[in-house]
Amino acid sequence: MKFEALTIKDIAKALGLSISTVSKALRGSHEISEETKQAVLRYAREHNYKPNPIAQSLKRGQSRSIGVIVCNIDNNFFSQVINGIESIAQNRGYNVIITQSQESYEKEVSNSDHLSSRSVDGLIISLSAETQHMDHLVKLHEKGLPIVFFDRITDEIRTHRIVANNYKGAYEATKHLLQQGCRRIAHVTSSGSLSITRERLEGYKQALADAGVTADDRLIKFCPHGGMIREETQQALTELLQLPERPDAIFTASDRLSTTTLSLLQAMRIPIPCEIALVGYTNSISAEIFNPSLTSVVQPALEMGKLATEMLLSLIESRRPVTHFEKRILDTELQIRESSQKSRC
Amino acid sequence: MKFEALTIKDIAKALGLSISTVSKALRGSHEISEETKQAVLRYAREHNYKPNPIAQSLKRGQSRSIGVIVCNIDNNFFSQVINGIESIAQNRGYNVIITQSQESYEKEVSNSDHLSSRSVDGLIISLSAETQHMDHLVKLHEKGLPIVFFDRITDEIRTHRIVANNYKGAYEATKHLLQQGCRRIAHVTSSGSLSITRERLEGYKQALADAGVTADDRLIKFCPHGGMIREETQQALTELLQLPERPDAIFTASDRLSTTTLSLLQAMRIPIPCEIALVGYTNSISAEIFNPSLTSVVQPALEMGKLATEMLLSLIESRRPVTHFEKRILDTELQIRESSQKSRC
DNA sequence: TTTTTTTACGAAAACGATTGCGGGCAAAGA
DNA sequence: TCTTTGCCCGCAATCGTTTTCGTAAAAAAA
Repeated sequence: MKFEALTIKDIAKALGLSISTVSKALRGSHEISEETKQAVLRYAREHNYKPNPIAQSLKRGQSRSIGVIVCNIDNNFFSQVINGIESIAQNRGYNVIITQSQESYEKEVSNSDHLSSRSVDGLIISLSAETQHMDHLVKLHEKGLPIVFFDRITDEIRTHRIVANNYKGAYEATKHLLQQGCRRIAHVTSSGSLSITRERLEGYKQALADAGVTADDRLIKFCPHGGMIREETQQALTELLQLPERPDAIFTASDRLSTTTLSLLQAMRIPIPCEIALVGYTNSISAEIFNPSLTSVVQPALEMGKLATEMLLSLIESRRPVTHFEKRILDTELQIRESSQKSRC
Repeated sequence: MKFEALTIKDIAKALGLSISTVSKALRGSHEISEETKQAVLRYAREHNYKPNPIAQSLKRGQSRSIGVIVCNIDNNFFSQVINGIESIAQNRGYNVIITQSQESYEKEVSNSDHLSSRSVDGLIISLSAETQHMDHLVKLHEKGLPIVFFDRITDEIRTHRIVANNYKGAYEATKHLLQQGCRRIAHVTSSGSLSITRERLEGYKQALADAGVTADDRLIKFCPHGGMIREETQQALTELLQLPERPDAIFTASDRLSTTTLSLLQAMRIPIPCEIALVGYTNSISAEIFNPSLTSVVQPALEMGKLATEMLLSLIESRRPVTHFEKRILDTELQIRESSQKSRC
């Protein structure tokens, strides 16, 4: 089953012109008389001619599509980023091909391979939690594929990067908890190999240090799968609660970790914030109706997606090799809600 | 900036063969001697040859990509469906191009036009809330573009459709509320033009009828934008609460409506479920940590995405025109939580 | 009128892959 | 020795566009 569409050749035949004349007329070439142009344009309009994008791609050597690799679409942060990507790409005439790594290194490799062989013109990627080395991306980048990183970035590849200010976001979240009187603040975070994990950890530690609170490594728990596996988070929490001195607050470093932690604490019937205060990174639009409503570090996801796309398109459409790369750092917002307000206890 | 990939021509030159021989060898044609085949295959493997999919598309007249139109990716139901679509498409070698209608008819038309201008082999779509007529889709369908509908479907186009059992889902939700002792059950739903709205309304009404409760039209509120506009829902709730006899329960018919309603009721400090019980359609993974945890009608979103994709691919890959179309109806699940349990009041 | 310049268009070669068909060549049969 | 039969392989057309280059005719300059 296929459907035959009008081609440039049909127009040529219908109007008694040559293929090249029609092509030029459609593209408004000055070589074609105004008269002929109008005739062609009119015919094309009336018969709803649409150039075959595949033929154009082949000819031009580019596909006008960009690939996206995120760990999981079913997550408000990433779906909002994609929203941003889509909005820019759409009105610049690019298609967006989305793939998910599900936090798996293997899937990330196969997705990037697949996308590049499907000849996308560029790639926007946020690394998977498992990813330790970048060979697969380095290879593509060296071949000339434009890449833009966001959120979980690397500095092994010289290109544009766009991130939220993870350090500051974590610093403020931790500081907020300290201001609430918390002193044993646990940090539940993703894989230690991720840039976001390191930066947020830094911010957390610095806030503690600035408040004269000594950090306790037992209060820091890594979840290598970033909360995709509930048991992993469960295990982390159990360990935290079995410490001789229980934490009086938890700061979770990702969307999934935050909701899972909240859910687990609820299941364990631990009063939030009275026994344990909670602040989490999340872009969930429902954070305010959580029980309790969740104090959140919110990332400008839409904006990040838009920026990443603009940067990628500037790379793709640049005539000369780009040598100057930017790292854009956007501010997060701390939305204070019930889950952290010890004062109400 | 582009990167040159190895072509069939390069292989031919390197091995002193003709282009056609190489092509045939790669495709395992019987016309080519075993010896030559091995040589070509080995060279291709060693130099990581990947056929240019664009050239193949042009030749074959298909792109091996499918288009998806949903109203909004930033919504657990749709992101889960997409998850399903992606998983099937991926391992059948198809790319997925996702677009969002944002519940706008205009955007839906432009998206479908854009996708269909021969860049996709088929379309999976859930109609926007604004969509009243199908001309844009009928046109494409008549031209031969395979289309599969899911969730918000139409019967103006003869093709495969896949939906949850909306009637039954709504019936059970309403019945559950009735069993909790509720008698004035309001129904807050989307645009009346959507199939899901009509079916869920039916189920709701029938459950009332079966319980001998007379329906009250004042208790039924339509939100033409499906909750995308908070004020719309706000307005509906305000009207409900100003009725001489207030509702003692609300049944919301979509993801966004459910969370918005919960949020608004909270803001108005109306105790749930004691004053008003709440049951909502939602696929939010966080429904259990809402305040109160939300009794939900959950749709098999992942499954729906998978099925829709399998059906679409069968249409695309069918050799002869398909004349028999299916409407698959999947069961929903009622997850009972606090928001509806009057017994605990 | 002759020569030069414009104008307006067409022929053809790409882009990378697929495929029907024709033909060279060796082995086998006459 | 000459013809026949396969086996392998290359030629060339094709998918729909874009683009370079060549060239007739018309217009301008001589």
